[in-house]
Amino acid sequence: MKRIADSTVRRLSAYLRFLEESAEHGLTTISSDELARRGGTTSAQVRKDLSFFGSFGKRGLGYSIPELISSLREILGLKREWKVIIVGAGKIGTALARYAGFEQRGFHVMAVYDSDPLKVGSQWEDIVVRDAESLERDIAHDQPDIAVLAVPHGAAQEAATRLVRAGVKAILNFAPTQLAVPADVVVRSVNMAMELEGLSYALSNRER
Amino acid sequence: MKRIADSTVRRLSAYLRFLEESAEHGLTTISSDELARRGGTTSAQVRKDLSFFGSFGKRGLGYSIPELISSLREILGLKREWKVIIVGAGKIGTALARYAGFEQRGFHVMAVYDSDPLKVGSQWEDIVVRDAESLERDIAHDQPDIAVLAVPHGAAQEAATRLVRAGVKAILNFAPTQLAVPADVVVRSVNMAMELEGLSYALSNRER
DNA sequence: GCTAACTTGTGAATCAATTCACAAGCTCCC
DNA sequence: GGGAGCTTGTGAATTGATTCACAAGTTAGC
Repeated sequence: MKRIADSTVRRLSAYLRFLEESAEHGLTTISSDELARRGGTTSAQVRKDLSFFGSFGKRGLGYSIPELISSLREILGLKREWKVIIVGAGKIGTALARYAGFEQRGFHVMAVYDSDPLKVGSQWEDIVVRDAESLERDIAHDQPDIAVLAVPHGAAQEAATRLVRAGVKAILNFAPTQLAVPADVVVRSVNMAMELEGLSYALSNRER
Repeated sequence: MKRIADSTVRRLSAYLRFLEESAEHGLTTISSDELARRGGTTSAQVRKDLSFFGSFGKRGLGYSIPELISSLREILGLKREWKVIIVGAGKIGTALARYAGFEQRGFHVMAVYDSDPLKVGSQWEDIVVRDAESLERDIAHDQPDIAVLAVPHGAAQEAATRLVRAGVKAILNFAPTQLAVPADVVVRSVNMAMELEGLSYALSNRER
């Protein structure tokens, strides 16, 4: 299959979000135009994005919302549960571990790791903080699909290297660090500093 | 000035991060090639990115690290302090309020808001949770530059509308919601669901 | 002062993403 | 069954981003 751009995948995700909302409101069909309006794009873009994967609509009518939801979930790989571990039980790691959105969307948080002995053993709901020492052993056993990296900058590359060596193929990185990983490992980064600086740039250079 | 792509601004931000680190290690000059290697891009890209704003290097030698840091901070609008408010004192809002990275990088968190009476009045360090009721009044008085939106999906659009009406021109949105705002307001979104689904897609479609 | 070794800055070329524009298909109504 | 009114799916055109490739500076050594 042709390589799909990252921006396309992000939009599919946005469409899915809006479709699910529409379904809750009881709607059953939708046009590319309506989908575009709410996704902040154009109808041609919506149709092109979907056309990479097949043809899901009916000319003259639009898309069946339940069918399109199902197709998008299939495309995005959301028809299965993904096992997630969180590395780092600091402010961000803790907030993420308690964040309901993960489980809701089929991402099961199996464990949280930290190397600070004071944090190891503490617990919220049914998730216990495990000792980072046992990361390799646990990964071999639990086979998590995705690791969320929420450690400080100084510890990020080493933690990533350990995760990769232990067999993790996908990392969601919250550290403000450009990670070096092999080509078969996929990394997505959420970098607060970068987002804030993007806003700073925009505010500084707006036309007046 | 020519419009600069978002991706370019993100890279400038990444260069700045790496330059600061290099400066801490006592280095004084760097080549576009080295900068590219650590930023995950190419030397031509680095030079092109910088060329939009001027010419900062010396042929044959590379870039002076302190000078380039200064220039990038100037370009990104980081030579001043930005006033930030956080809206929503849930898990994410709270974690953000306590996150040291803001202040470190010149983003001063003035206040946190929530509409839950149980949360209003609580305090960490020197930040108190204020009642969301007083948002408009406070904004008129404090003139924050950036609002971080950390409320649930259902409350996001309404909160954004209030912020915009009160005069906020930049929003960092953590809600899984596509916000509708006027053209003169800049929004950056951090959407966990989207990132996770991006990883899910990549894992599902890797070549084997 | 001259040569060798580097490295920048930038037009030109390539590659990628988005938008245009329209034929083709579907539904409804008469 | 036929026409009007929509809306998709998709090549072609356009716009935008990245990479190439090289002239023009700079430094260091002799």
